[in-house]
Amino acid sequence: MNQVTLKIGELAKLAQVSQDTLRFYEKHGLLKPHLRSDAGYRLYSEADVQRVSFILSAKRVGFTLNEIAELLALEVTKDEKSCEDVKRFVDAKVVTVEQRIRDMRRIKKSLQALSEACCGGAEPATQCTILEALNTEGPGVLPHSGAR
Amino acid sequence: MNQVTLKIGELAKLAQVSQDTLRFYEKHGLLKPHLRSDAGYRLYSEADVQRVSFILSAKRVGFTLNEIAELLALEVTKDEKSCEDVKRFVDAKVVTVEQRIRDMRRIKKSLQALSEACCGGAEPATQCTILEALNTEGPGVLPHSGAR
DNA sequence: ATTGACTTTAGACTTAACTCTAAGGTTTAT
DNA sequence: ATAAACCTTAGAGTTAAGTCTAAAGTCAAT
Repeated sequence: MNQVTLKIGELAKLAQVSQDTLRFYEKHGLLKPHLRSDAGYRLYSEADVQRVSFILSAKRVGFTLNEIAELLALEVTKDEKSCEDVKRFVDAKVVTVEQRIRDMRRIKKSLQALSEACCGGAEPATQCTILEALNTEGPGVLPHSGAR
Repeated sequence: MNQVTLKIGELAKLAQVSQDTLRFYEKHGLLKPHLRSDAGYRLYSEADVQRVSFILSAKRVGFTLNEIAELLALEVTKDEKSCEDVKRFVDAKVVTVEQRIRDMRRIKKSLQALSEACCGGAEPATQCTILEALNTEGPGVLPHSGAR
C-alpha cells in the first residue's frame, strides 16, 4: 500500500510519453491526476499509472482516444441495467478486437511468406514482391457485400 | 484469366472506401491503376484490387501508409543482397506484429474480465470499472527501462 | 539569494489521412 | 441532343493526436 506519487516528468519517463501527451490526455478526459500539490503540480498515483498503461496498449491495438475514453468511463453501478449496457458495449469491442487479431495473423503470414518464399531457397526468386507472396497464400479479404 | 478492369467508382464500392481515398493512395504512391482509358479514366486490374485489400488490412492492424508503402515497394530482385535486406526489414515488421497481437490479447482479456467479473454473478458488483477488472488480472505493461 | 531543473497555462503549430469543393470533360440512356 | 451519372484536376478544409512556444511560478542546491 505504498502511496506512489509521481510528478508529471516522472510519469512521462516511466510511460515513455511526453509530458505534453499526459496533459493532452487530461484535457480530453482520459487521465486525471488524483491530486495536485499546493503549487498546483500534478501528482499521479499508482492507479493513474495503470490508467496510462491501459490507454497506451489500447492505442497500440488501434482504438482511438475517444473509444478508450468510453471504455474508461464504463462503470457497472449497482443498478442491473447498467450491467446489461456495459456488457453489450464491451462484447462489441471484443468482436472488433478478434477481427483485428485475424487481420494481424493474415499480415504476419504475408510477411513470412515474402521472407520465406522469396529468399528461402538456394537461389533467390528472380522477382518477388509481397503481393506475389500473398497471391500464393490465401485470397485477399475485401468486404463481400451485395455490390456486384 | 479474365481481365477485370474497374473504374474508380466500382473499385471504391468493392473495397468500401471513397474514390477520394483511392486517388489519395495513388498520390502517395501506394496504388496506381495499371492503365488509363482514352479519356483519362483510371482502370484498375485484379492485381490493383489485391493491392487495395492489402493496404486496408495493413492499415487496420496499425501500419501507417508510409510503412505500407515501404512494404509494397519491397522487391526481391535477382541480386542476393536485396534478399538479405528484405528479410531483415520484413522480419522486424513480423516482430512488431507479434507484439501487437500480444497487446490485442491483453486488451481482449481486460474486456472479458470487465464483462464477466462485474456482471457475471447473480448480484452485479457494486462498483466495477475496467481498471478494477484489470487489476485483478495481470499487471500493466509499461516499458521497464533503467529509469528510476 | 540566485541558478538550474522542474512545473504551470494558454494558445499556436504540425502531421497523417482523409474529405470536400469547384470547374470542367465523358458516357449512357432517352 | 440533352440530362444524369460518371470521371478528371487542383486545391482548400477537417479531424485526431499530438508537439511546441512563451511567459511565468516553484523547488533544491550552492
